[in-house]
Amino acid sequence: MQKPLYRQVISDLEMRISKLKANDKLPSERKLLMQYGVSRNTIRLALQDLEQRGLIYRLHGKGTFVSSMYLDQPNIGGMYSFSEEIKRAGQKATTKNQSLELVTPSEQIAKQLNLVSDEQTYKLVRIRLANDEPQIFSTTYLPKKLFPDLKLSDLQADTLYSVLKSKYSQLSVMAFEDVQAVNLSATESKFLAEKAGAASLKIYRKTINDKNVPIEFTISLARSDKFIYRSKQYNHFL
Amino acid sequence: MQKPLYRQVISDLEMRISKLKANDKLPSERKLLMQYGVSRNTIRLALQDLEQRGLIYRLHGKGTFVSSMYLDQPNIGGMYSFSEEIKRAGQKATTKNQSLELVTPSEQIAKQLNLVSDEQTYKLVRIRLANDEPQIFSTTYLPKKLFPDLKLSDLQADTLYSVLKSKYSQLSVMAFEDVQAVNLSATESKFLAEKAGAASLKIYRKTINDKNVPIEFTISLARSDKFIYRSKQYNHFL
DNA sequence: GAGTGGTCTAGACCACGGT
DNA sequence: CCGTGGTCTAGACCACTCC
Repeated sequence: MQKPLYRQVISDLEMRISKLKANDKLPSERKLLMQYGVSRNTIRLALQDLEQRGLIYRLHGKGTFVSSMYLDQPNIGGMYSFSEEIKRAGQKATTKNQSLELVTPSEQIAKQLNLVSDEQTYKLVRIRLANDEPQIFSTTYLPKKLFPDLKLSDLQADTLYSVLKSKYSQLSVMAFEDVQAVNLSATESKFLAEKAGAASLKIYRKTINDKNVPIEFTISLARSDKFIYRSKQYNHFL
Repeated sequence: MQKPLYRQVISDLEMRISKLKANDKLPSERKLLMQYGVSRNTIRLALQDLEQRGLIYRLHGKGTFVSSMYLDQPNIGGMYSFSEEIKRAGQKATTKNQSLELVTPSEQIAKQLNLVSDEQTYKLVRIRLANDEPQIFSTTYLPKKLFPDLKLSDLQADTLYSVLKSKYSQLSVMAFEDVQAVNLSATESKFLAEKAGAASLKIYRKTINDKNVPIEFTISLARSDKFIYRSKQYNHFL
C-alpha cells in the first residue's frame, strides 16, 4: 500500500478545490463515494481532514462547500517560518549567535519530546534578526536519534525545516503552540535589545511528524512591538 | 437522543483524564469499546476529538497517552467561549461591568467589519472573571444591521455566541486572531487587578460566518499569568 | 506472537434544510 | 418529501512496537 485511500482522496479533492471559487458546492458524500469507489467512512475521513485544515466547511442538511479564506489568504496562519515571514514583509532576515550542542534535556523538554530516561537532544540557540534588529531569541531541542550527525553548517546553509525534511525525511505536519506574555528579565532584554520589563511573547512550540511523533520543541521569546502572532481558529462545534 | 454517544464518551474520558498525570497510558481502543459498550468507530471519534484538542496523543503500536501540553490553565485562544473554558478548569465564570451601546466605529473597526460610511455598531464592554478574579477585559463590536435590537439582557442570560446563533442565525465559522504582548497602562491594570506595566496578552479577533461576512470584532486584554493562548498550526504544504 | 493504533467496508438510522 | 451531513454498528485486515 503506497498511500492510504483517504489520503489519495484528499490529494485529489485538494486539486479539485483549487479550481473552484469560494462557497462553491462540492458533490455530496454519497456522490463522492461512488466517484472514488470507496466507503462513506473513507470519504468522511478525507472531508474531515480538509475541514480541519480550513479548505472546506460543511453544513448539516445543506452540503459541503469551498472555504473562502484559504483561497484569499493562503499565507495567513499555518506553520510560520521566520525567514519567509520577514522576506514577505520586504525585510532582510538573518541569524546570529547560532550554537549547536548535544545535551541531556530537562524533564520538561524530555516529556514534550516523548523521550525516555537520559536520551540526548541537540540544543540549538538562535537570535533572529530583521534588518539587523533582534526580533526573536529561540532555543530548539531536537532528539538525537531522529537527527544523527546534525551539523551547524547544515542549518546555516538552509532553513531548519528544509534540513529536517531533506536530510532526515522528517515532515512537520502540525505544531502545538502555547503563547504567553512575559516581562523580559535583564539578561533576556539584552539579547533582544529591549528594556528590562518590556512585554514580550513567549512561545512554546511542539512540532510533530506524520506519525504523530514529536520532532522538535522550541521556546521562543519575541519582541512584540515588531512581531505579531497570527492564527486562524476554526469552529468545530457548529 | 440527548447527546451523541461519542460526546458522552468524550465527557467521561475528559473526567478520567483530569485525574491522570501527563504521559499516563489510557486503556486501548478495544478495552474502551467494551467499557462503554459502543463500536470502535465511536471510540475513535471521541479519541480523535480529544487528540485534536491536545488532551491526549496516540502512538501507533504503543497506545494512547495523556498529553503534557494540557495544563490546568484555560485556553483563551480559538472559538472556545470563556465561560466554557473556565468551567472546564473547575472554576466559576462571571461577567462584570457589562455595558452595551450603539456607536459609530473608528475607521479601523469599520474596516475589519467591512462597513460602509457611517454604519453603526453595538459596542459591548465586558470584564470576565474566574473565581471572582478579573481575567479578561474585552471590547466587542457587532454590526447593527446584522444584530438589530440586541439587548443587554439577552447577553446576560446566555453566552454571546449562542445568542448570535439562536436569535440571529449567525454561525461563527472561523476567526482570525492577532496576538501581541503589551505592558499594561495604569488604567488598564486597574481593570485587571494587576500592577501597571505587567505583561499582558492583547488579542484582536475577527469572526466571520459561513458566508465569509465579518460578524464580530473584539479586542481583548488578558492576564497572562493565569491564561495561555493555545493554537494548532497545520502544514498545508506537504 | 500479542497488542496497539491505522485503515476500510457495507450497511443502518437520525437530524437538519429546503421543496 | 428527498437529499444532505451526523451518528453508529460489527465486523475485517494492515502497520507498528515490544517481547
